Amino acid sequence: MEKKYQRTTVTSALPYANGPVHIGHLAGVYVPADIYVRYLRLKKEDVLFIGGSDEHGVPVTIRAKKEGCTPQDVVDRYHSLIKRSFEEFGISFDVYSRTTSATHHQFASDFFRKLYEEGKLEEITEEQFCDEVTGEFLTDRNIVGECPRCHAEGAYGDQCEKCGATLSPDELIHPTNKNNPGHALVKRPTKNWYLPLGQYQEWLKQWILEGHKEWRPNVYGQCKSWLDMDLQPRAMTRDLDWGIPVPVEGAQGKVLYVWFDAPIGYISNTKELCDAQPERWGSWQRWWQDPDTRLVHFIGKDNIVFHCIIFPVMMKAHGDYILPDNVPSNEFLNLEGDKISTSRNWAVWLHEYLQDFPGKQDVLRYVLTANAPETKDNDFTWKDFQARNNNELVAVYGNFVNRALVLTHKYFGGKVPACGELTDGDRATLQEFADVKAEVEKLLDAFKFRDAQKEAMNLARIGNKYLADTEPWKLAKTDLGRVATILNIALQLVANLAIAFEPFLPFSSARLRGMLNMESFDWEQLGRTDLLAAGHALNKAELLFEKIEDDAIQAQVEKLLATKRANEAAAYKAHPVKPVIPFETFEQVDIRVGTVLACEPVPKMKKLLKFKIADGLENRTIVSGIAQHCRPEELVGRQVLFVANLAPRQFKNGLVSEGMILSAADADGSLAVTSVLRPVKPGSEVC
RNA sequence: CGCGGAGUGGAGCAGUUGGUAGCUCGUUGGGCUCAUAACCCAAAGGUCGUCUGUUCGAGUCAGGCCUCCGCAACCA
Repeated sequence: MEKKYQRTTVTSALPYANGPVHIGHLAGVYVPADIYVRYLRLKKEDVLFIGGSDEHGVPVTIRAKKEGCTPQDVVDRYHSLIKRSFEEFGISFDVYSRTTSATHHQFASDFFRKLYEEGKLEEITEEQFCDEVTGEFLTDRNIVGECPRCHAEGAYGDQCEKCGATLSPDELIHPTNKNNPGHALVKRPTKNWYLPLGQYQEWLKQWILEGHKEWRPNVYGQCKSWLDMDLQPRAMTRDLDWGIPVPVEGAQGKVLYVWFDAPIGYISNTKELCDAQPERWGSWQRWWQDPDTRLVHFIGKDNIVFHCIIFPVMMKAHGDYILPDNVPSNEFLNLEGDKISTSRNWAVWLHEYLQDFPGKQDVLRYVLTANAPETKDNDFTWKDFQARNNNELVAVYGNFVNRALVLTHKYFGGKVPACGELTDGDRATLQEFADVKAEVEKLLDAFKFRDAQKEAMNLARIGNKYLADTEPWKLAKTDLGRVATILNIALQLVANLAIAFEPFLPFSSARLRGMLNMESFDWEQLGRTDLLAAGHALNKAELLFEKIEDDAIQAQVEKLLATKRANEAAAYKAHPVKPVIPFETFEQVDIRVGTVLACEPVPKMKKLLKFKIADGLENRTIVSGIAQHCRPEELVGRQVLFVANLAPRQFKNGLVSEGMILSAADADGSLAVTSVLRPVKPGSEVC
């Protein structure tokens, strides 16, 4: 955007206080956000960096129930853990608060109340499923039952994960409460308040599709796909007991939708900060309502719709707020080839990293930025972590700094030598690193953090090359004056490195500044060649980075392998037995043994196999969704169990299946076809 | 046939408005020895998922297909 703003409000997605923070969160949101705000601060711009815990929503209540404590206990525990690890990791929030704070409850209530009073919300009463025993209303996803299409158990109210069918809860056979299996469900009317997104559709199209073509392709593309269809009203309240009570008469037992209150948390956290230190921060309105303020949301790709569609509509409906100028969203980071998962404990947890690698915050920051999933999902591996530390931070950056300082101590007693006459080579080198500033700025302004960091690293490469080319250790015997000039230039480069890396590697820059005995620095000095005056005394040189040995990496890999084994062991728990049925009901199912005469894949249907089954009568065709679990040729000639009297079912391509082959579903979701222990006549009944 | 993103040398990634493919690491050979066996130079290695089209010319545009990731349920 061309507009010149006076200040910048930067938000980072509020981590959900239902578990610790892991490297995926860091790579996706917090590290890039932190680099950005440190950069702006270094440029002496007015910037506010907001974080906080998101503490409402259903998962917290489920976890509390499981652990036998209150939801408040759960969020208290994780809020403090998360807050502490962020601090130690150097994520430099100006405020890190929480959505259970009194300020936030009041603020979110007022926000909702204003929309309500001005008629910006639609009141809709609907019949919804409700647990007959506990009386709680259930979301689609918390209703499970038998899939009407593939008859798999455990299909969700919105989708069957076995056959992929899109469902509504009404279609499920024997629906029940996912969290209380066996409870019957009834439909009851319930009233909720909806945000009529459709009314803002044209405005959104104008604002995003016309006004923000510069947004990243993943963000712009997803917004476009939403705006190309008709936006439906979206419920902003829920029938739950954990959350902010809906501040309207007749709304007992209802709370604000967690995605309504969470983004408001950005604002209420600002208010909390500004109220506490008004002389430093001014009024909170300055940061959220002044058109001269630039708003930037750092998020992960799963949050795009909330930050680009719903939250902006909320702010537009309210009327007083500014809108985001950009929403840099990252893709996902995988871990050792598998996607990161809190529930499967497949993650590198920040608080554990800080324990296992004390003082190595910058290493993780560097690796996550170097491999940031800016345009597509990327993979984090410990081997790569080690390689980047040893081959880049240690060998290129740390080593150059060490070389320059050690040489200065050796030949000039630790005092910066005076710069003499420059050679063409010197001038070329100086020019090269003078150009780095503009380049890094350009990249950071465009949210290209990975490239920007690489550019900063180039300074160190320039330095190493410069020393190799000029060979001061040889000249020291013959021409100490020339060595003075070379080392002066090398030291100026080191000072530049400290500045250039400050946003990326703040801990290392602070240490480097200590070694250089520099009081302070700011971004404007970057590229200058007179940062250290002749005669200036340096402090003792220490290693900026240390090698990470194989055993440390091996320990982390072992830890993950142990997790994997534990997951596999714990993964399988037999499902609860279904309700008792009378013998007569069982008798109605005609299960028989059949011999597989032929078995072949179905074109274009990757899950299906077409069987020709000898059943002792006229033979039959059965289509079964097990193509991904067995090889067709291995089944031919084998005997299988099948349901003989199931209503025939027609597939979309015209195939008709006359029965169902019985398979056992294993813990990992794979299927094993059932058979008999000794051959029997085709058509034998199973009883 | 729901939607969005992605598929580039051994690995991880760049490739802006279409003009004989770059970076980091790894590999091989050489140089240097100030430096945390680090640093510097050089070389090898890719028909840019696939097919078809537009064009004088496509990794870059259009269309079909294949594969991976994500999508208003809680997770960047």
